[in-house]
Amino acid sequence: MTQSSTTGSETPYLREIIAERQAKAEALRAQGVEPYPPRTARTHDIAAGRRMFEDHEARTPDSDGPVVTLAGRITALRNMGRIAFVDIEDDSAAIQILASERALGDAWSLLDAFDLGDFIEASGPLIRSRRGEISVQAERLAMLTKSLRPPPEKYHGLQDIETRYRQRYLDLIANHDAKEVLRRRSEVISAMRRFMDARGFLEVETPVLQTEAGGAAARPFLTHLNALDEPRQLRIALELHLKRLIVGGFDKVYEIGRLFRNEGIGNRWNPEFTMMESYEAYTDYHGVAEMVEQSLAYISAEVAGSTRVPWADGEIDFTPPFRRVTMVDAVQEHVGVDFRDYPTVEAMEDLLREQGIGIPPNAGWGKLFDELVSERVEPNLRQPTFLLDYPLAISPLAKRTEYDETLVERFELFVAGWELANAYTELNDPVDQRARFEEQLRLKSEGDEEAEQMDEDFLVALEHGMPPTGGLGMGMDRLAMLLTNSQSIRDVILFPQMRKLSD
RNA sequence: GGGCCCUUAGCUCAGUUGGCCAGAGCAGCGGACUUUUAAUCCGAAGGUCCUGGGUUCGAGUCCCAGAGGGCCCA
Repeated sequence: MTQSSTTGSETPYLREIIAERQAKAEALRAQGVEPYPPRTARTHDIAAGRRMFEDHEARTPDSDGPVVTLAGRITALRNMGRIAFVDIEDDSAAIQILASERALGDAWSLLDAFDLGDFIEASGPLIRSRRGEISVQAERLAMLTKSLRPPPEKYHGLQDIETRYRQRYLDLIANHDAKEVLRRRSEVISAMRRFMDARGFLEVETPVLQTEAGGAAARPFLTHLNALDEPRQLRIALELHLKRLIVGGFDKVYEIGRLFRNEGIGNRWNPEFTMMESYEAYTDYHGVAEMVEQSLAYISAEVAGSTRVPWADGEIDFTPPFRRVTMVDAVQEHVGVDFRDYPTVEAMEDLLREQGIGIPPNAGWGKLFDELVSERVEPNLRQPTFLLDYPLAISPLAKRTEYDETLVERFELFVAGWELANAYTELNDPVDQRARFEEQLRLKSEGDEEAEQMDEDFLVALEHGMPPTGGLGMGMDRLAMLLTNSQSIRDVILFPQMRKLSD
């Protein structure tokens, strides 16, 4: 029962600290006090307690407030011999406990068992201390949870970036800014859900485990389904299943889901990330663009209080309408050519060389074009900008434009120089879709590992008829970054992927 | 994948051209203290200097390799 909780990797000094805390817990048990009781007598959260006292004080100043029982984690302890001040906090607020030997009597000795990080509760009237601090004048104290390990330093917090990610709970305890960023990330997701619901979209859930992960250009994670003894892949997009639902007659569907792409890790990339995809029948990419503007204005106002949000040294303005520019015009503006004059791999390679852009090995035309745009166009798009009408070659799931059969009705929304959203007028001609998949297969056979896979089941669905549809994908992690002024995706993901520690 | 940088006590950080036994603050431990809020004061502790080699009379410091992390680039 009294077995040590240490794992053996601690230094002797840390083991000593843990042993001291365990000894305090045992001392309580010896006095018949349970250091891990199952319940608390808490009457209010701390914020509610503070509000109650402020209301009381406004009505009847200079008198004790109501008697409450508040609970929380000890963040500071100032013991003056016969009187002590204990700061506690819960998720709502912090408050000071004023503990005196006179008011507590025998229970005063309980303070000897208290350490920073413990959860305790205190009962008594709410008062203002001599220095004006709202406090609980403790008439009763109780241990709720004895903590065995010392918390991070109280003034500087937890600075070590690796520890902040690996032991996020310590980051949350020590750094209130980090906690607020992650709370706001949740609010972003929640606001997006409210927006879509209010617009009449049905939230659905589609499979994470898929026989052939499709709907995007990315390398999948591989796994195995034992019950069927078949390989499975983790999804890289939501697209193909959501479109099946449009075929099935759900006219407005969306999913906020985790995607998995077996690719790089970096400031803007985590191998698992959260995407919102929506599909709406009887609209097109112009209708989707309007919805994107409205959603971003709504979400930024909800979570950041304004459609103008601080970003790096400046700000981003999500006030609609956003700038719209066609890909043809954008390349003309920033590169000075009409990219349609460079339809072959050779011509595009020459253009990249002229531009002084490195040529990736055995890249197809699409990859080369993407390189050009990434280098010369995207970094210039700081304020929200819809880039419209992409080359068909890099858009196998989007419908052709009526004015140029080499272009498709597609936009990507760029903010702060990065892609935030991607949308199409969805390709619903099953014959054209089959031809596009066949072209992808050809690219795959030439060594393009990110080429789309043929999805016969999806083609059968399309052959049953999908109405004209506008589809959207929006990166929720990147949106959370923009709305919290976070330069790293790891700051908006609770538990980012890290290399396993070997010891 | 390439380049640069970081790793010292539970936490936050110093540590000189390579030179006694590696320091401080917070936390912890012992003591004082009845209104503090980064409480204060006194005292005693606490180290795999990321790991492994090497150079040297002598390495936290210099060299090589490795681990983990960060930033930039592809």
